[in-house]
Amino acid sequence: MATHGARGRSGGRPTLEEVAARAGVGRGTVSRVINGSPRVSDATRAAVEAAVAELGYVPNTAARALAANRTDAIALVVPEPETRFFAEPYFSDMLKGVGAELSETEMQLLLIFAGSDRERRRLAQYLAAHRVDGVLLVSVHADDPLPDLLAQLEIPAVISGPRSAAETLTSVDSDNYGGARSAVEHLLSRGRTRIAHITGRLDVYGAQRRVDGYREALRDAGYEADERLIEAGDFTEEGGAQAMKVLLERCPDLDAVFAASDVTAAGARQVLREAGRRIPEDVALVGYDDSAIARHMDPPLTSVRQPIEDMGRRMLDLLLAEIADRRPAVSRGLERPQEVLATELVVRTSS
Amino acid sequence: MATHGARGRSGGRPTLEEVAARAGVGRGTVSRVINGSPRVSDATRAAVEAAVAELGYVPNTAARALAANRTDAIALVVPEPETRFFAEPYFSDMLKGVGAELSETEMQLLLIFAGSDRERRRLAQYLAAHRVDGVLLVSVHADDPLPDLLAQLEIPAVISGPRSAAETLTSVDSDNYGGARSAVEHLLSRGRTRIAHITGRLDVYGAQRRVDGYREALRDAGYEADERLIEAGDFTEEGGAQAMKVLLERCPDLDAVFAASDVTAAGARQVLREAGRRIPEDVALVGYDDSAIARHMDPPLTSVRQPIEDMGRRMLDLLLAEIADRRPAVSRGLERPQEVLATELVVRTSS
DNA sequence: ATCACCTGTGGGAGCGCTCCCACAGTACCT
DNA sequence: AGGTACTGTGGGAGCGCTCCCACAGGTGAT
Repeated sequence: MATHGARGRSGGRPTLEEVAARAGVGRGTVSRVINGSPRVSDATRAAVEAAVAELGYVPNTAARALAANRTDAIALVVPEPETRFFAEPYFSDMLKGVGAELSETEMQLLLIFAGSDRERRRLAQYLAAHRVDGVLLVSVHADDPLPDLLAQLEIPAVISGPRSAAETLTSVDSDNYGGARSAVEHLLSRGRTRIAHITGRLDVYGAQRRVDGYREALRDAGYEADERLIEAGDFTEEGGAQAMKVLLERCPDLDAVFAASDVTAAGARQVLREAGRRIPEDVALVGYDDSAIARHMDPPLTSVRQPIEDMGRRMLDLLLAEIADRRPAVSRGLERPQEVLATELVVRTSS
Repeated sequence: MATHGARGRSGGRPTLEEVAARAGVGRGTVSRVINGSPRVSDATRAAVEAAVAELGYVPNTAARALAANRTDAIALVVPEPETRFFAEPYFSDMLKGVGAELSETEMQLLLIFAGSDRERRRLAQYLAAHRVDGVLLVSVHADDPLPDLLAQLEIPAVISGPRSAAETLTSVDSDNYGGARSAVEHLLSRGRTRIAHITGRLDVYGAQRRVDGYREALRDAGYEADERLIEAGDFTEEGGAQAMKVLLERCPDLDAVFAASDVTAAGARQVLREAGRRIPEDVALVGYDDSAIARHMDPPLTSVRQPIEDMGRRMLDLLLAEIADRRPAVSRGLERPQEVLATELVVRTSS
């Protein structure tokens, strides 16, 4: 029979010990029930669960973390200023995937920006203090020391894209090479031959792979590479606009643009319009990410869809597995998995 | 003399005890130095600091939280789905302000979405477990039980806008009434007389206050209220478009629209354009928030600027004060402050 | 000289858990 | 009958801190 509102004699929150007393069992047994150990009889478990409910018992996380040497928290680290995080749908989609998957567990997510030097120092402190069980690292640049710091501290980590072909950490990525190929092949099939490419930040490996895909698709179709059709962007709208200006100046005869992101394409579109080029009649435009702005753009933008939410989910799965593995057998020299998810070209009216 | 890389005999991280041994002092003294107590001689402090540096000591937060009964973490709770969080600049600006202020301290920020029932249950658990020292609550609806839960658990909290005129929790808000007045007075000064209003979610107190400001500005200018010129929106773009359609249908003679948010205004603009109304020639448009989209809109949108980042900063200040106060003297019946920050009308070409 | 009262310091107790060893009880073999 | 091997349970030890009491040694009043 439940005693309503039975808590709070001493004013504080109930402890394991109090639950044990109430249920007429030992501390260890309550702990076993709380943690779902199978080595508890059904009768005892029921009694403990009743006591927990009556007292409104909630475990003290600090005590648990101290005793068990874990935190039940993971960090999503974004090595960018907050501004970019909010400006680019990539990050929010990623967060959505991770969040969805995480809500299945008891783990807690910390969102950490490491854009400035100061923030990075804080993060290093934070990691040194082992305040998280694992780290998800998104959008890592080639020369970022963070992954190595993580490895050195032996903190489980998964990154959203390898830093190079020789990545040692676990990573989940989409098929940047294949995605770029499909975009270019699509433009070729539409009869375009002077196809320009506005790249992403080239210190991001994925951006390089997109350039590779662009180049090889053209080469395989029998076109000699024209390096003047390639201009570096940085995934931002301003960068896209800037690059588009340069390209129009340098190659006025271009008839298509493959941009390394949708926001880049948005910047390019603006410049194309100002230059009086019609989309897609004069210049076909293809973006990357298939984010919300691709659908809302005028005209709607053909784009390479990456399953970003799925990537987030998968990253979390791999991280949790790594955390769980670590616990018993200290990191056996298993090869780290490098997962690659397929992309899909979504054709709209801009091409 | 510093011994380089002096850590890690036992493989684990150094503890207070080890630092104490190294510095030749007691545990308590090291604790005092770490926590900045003044009751330590300069010589001792220097010795301890040297030992800390040599060993690379970082305090164990879990142990500290357990012993001191605090967590050094606060939560920013957003009672909305993540989607809205990312869609509305209001939230990200708020986060920016809070983040900036927080980086001055040792506190850690948790971003918690409580849009779905499931998320809310998780949050309740979380709060019951006292895993944060305080809570910042943004965008609270009138009937939200969260503030009362917080009060019941005696967790310090600050909300971003009062739930009603009789709010009991500490709050920081901008002057919604005055902001709305200034928008309407501006439109009146431009010679507009048939001024419509697309409201925000009316279960948000601030949205009601904007309606009040709108009504009273008109009344004070000698216009009788025409309720048909008011249509409810919900702060979203779709809501704005929907409301605009209704208004155009009902009052084709309107010559100005005051929208309760910039995104609402964006939705309205779309509908106005489709209906062939020119902005500002036929219909003047004023938004609220002065967010990035106001500047980028075509034509640039006149908008009421709220100092959202400042609000975030101020909320954090008040919360930290409340947390600090609570510690020694258990909540003396101090009246809770209700801060109101001024708004400013930013005139652009849409009006 | 005695007392009061500072400052600076050491270290015991205890925060609420998890881990693990010990052990009672039962079951099934020899 | 004794051995072996389970299952379920209780409770000690200890995680790394903070809090606070005790106390040494100095300083200045009486």
